[in-house]
Amino acid sequence: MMKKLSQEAIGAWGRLIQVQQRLLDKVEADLKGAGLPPLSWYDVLLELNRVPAGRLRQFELSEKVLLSKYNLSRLLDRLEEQGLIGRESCDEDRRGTHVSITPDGKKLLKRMWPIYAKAIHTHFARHLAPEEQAQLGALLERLLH
Amino acid sequence: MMKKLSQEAIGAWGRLIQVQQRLLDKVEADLKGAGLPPLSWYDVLLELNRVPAGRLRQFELSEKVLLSKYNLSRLLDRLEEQGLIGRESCDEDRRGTHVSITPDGKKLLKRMWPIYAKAIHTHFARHLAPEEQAQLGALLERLLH
DNA sequence: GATATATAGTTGCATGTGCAACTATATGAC
DNA sequence: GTCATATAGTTGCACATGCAACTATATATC
Repeated sequence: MMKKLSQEAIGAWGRLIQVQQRLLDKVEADLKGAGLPPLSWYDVLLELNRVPAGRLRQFELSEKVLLSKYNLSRLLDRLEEQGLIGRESCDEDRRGTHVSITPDGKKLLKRMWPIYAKAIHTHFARHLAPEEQAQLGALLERLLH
Repeated sequence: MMKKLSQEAIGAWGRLIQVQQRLLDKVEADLKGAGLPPLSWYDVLLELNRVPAGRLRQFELSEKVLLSKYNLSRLLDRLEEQGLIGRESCDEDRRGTHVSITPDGKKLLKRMWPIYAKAIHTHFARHLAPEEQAQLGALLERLLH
């Protein structure tokens, strides 16, 4: 039952936490600096935009963006208030809601991407060679099971 | 000036965000499940315990744990309230504060480690071979500049 | 088809976080 | 020395988040 952790494991774990925290802070700062909303808004809009129908059930969205249902519920309140998404009640399950992206939502997505992409480049991508990026991606993939 | 991002880069970035978020959620849940305080408490106590003097200036601590000064200020309020750290005013710079870990702080650190270590093992380390852990650690290291 | 249980989503309340303003001391220019 | 500016740390206020309780509907058991 005793789990022995190697130094490598502890080191890699620590760096994972630290690097991600640091990079995320920087990216969020870049977005804010450009007068844009936080990454969580982008994530939600992106997931909605990704699916052909342009809409998802709230609980599906919740899984994709790793947000608890109550948190998502309130994030959607804010997005709806800004006219970026719409909520329509769902016929096949009358407890549920369909969340759909609006034209304004798509516009915001397009407006955010260049800033976001540049931030990913400067804070992340440019520090790794292409094959290192692939390697990192593969390792992280393993950790998603 | 145009920054072209490869698919590898975007993929690796996305996974980095997602994996870290997911793992951190699980580890925090394990700690909470064992009736223990959040990881941020552990981080602060660990950094204090790491240095020989057992104490640090608040701004030094702030850099190490990646917390803004006001956030750290209030986190320290909570830790002090629980008797886990002490604050002493600083002679060489009278604006400043020395933060030191107390015996109770050290005890908590010891009590948290087994749970934390087990969480790191089950959610992270056991999914990677030792050389993969080393590889991941090295890649992440590069991203710290 | 009535009852129990599970799931979708929202909300009140307590807690945590970000921002800007504030106090107090230190440092640099003159 | 005096003044301007920078730094250490705290605090008020607004906003975001976690938790538990809640409403409403669906599903499963009998």
